[in-house]
Amino acid sequence: MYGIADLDNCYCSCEKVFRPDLEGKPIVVLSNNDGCVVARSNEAKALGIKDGTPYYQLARQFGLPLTPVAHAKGQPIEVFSSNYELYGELTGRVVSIIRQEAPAYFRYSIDECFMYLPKSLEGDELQRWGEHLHHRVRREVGLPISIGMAPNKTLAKIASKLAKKFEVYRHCCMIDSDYKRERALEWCPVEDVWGIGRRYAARLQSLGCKTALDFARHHRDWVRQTFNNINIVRTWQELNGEDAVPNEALTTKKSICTSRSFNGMVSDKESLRTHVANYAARCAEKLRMQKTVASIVGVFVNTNPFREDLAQYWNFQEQRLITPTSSTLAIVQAAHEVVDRIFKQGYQYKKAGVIVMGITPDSPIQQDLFDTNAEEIQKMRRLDEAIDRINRMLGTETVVIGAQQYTQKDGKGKADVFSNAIKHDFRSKNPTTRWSDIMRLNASDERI
DNA sequence: TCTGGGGTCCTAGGACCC
DNA sequence: TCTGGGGTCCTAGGACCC
Repeated sequence: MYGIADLDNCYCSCEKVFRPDLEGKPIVVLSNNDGCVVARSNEAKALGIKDGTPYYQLARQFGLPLTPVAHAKGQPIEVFSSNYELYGELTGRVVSIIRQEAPAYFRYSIDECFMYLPKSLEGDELQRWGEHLHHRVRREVGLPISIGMAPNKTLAKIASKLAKKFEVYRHCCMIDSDYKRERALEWCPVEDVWGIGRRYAARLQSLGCKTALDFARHHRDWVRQTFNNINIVRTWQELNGEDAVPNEALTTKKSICTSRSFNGMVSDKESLRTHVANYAARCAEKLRMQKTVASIVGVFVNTNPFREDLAQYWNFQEQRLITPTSSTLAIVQAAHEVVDRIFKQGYQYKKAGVIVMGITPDSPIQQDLFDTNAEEIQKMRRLDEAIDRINRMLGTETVVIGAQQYTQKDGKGKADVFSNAIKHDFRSKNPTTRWSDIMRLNASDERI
């Protein structure tokens, strides 16, 4: 049996952990640059707010400020910029509890974790195990979690939806018989099945499948011939009770991408190079974190596709490295070479990104046959290690390379590289990761 | 004026290898 | 009319996930 532990409205729930006054209020969390709604509390969903709504539209509809207003009272919706430092830390605590409770698990995303369930338990015992996990996470971290249990991952996901939806399950729903399976599939709209996206859902609906059960009852050959795709056949198999979707190969990533939309437009090459240097440096850091090196560095740039009145340009090119590396300096340099090739004067750029590919373990590295500079490489490694250590201890971007620094107009102040570039006007504090944000409670405080 | 960021996998077709 | 068999690698396009 598989289990899935899925945090309810993850980002919104994280915001509530240190703000109990938010309980019962509609909350939304915005994407980078305060662009779109990416998370909603139940109360916000009840107001009809849709995932992905641009914030300026929401602000217009509900009369919300475009930037924070001091002492705002009676605002109909609480708004937050995304605070990944907080979400990463709190969800990490949840995973450490799962590590203690489940025989084995693999993290699927920031807010979901698949688990293998204890073999020794069945029926009511398993149900109680799930409820215990829910309560422990709630008590020790303060986050609400729903648990689904079933013979495969697709059915476990459906079970977790039931657990969220109906209180009778006490946050933990188990599908362990054909009867329960069919009742669950009958309830589940086909577009809500894990593995069936917008396109497949539209086709299935046009073919008369409204619920997951309608789909499951078709013949396997019909599924294979209609879609000619192995993944959807596997989804069909799982709806019928088999265990068919492969478990995540817990290997290292095959590509790593860092990209951002700009806060405003960028038209000069120097600024673009600075942005790209930051994304490249971030990619190098991610490579080192998973102990890998990359042999290809790609860069893309594009203008704002929503501005149909402006000239449009999109380009992506790669630079191959002779020696695979995770060195910040080497990857930034390669990315800059690509920028020099694809930059065109006269456009208003809105977004850029760096992708590193050809990823392999960092030892042994295939050295360049003609490269006599092995000593240089060792020096660069030690430099990166030192920078990583300082940034881990004193906060990200305490040390950056020169190319990452945005020109400060006033010529002073710490180069807070990303915050200079990205809008996050509604960001909450980081009481679990920053000394300066530690909470103070007064004896009279209702939170005590 | 304002519209996110990060991934994986599959299929088809062509180039190329022995 | 006839013209092998078995592979890999790459790219583009189209899906999917959170």
